[in-house]
Amino acid sequence: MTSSLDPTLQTIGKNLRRIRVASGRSQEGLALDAAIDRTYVSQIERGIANPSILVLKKIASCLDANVSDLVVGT
Amino acid sequence: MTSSLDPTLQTIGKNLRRIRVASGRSQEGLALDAAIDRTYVSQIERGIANPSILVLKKIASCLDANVSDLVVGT
DNA sequence: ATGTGACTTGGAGTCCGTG
DNA sequence: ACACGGACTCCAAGTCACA
Repeated sequence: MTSSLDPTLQTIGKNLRRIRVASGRSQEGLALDAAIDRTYVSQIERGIANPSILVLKKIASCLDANVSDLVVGT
Repeated sequence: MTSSLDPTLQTIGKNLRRIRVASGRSQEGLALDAAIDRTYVSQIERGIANPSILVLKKIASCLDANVSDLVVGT
């Protein structure tokens, strides 16, 4: 509930983008590996989506990171 | 997808229960504070629910913990 | 005070496109 | 390669009765 513009989601989005770019990967490539939609990765990075832990876990795994790395600062 | 009996969800459930019991609180009391249903807390602790980060964040806040504490071991 | 199955519904997540 | 939107599908979210 109250999904849009939530500071927690914003922070996670920034964390994801930072880690993804640092690994030199595109949203599309990551989405393909994680078996999720490319537009959904975009939504998460922009902080307008409220993903489940399973989705977050899949993304973290494909980035050789863990979920804790994605939620730092929340 | 593949929600039931997922090892990630099981671990999070165990983490939650450990932290909650350590703070001497009941599922009901926690659910009341976090403004979520008592049975939903039960489902998360049993690892059969796949909660969103916003739900996880609310629970962590009420336990004076952060989301990272709930996802350790995943 | 907690586990559990069944239920409804809003939103998570997908798929098509565009600039 | 990414932001953004519309129109979907399907599961997370939230509730209930009962054990």
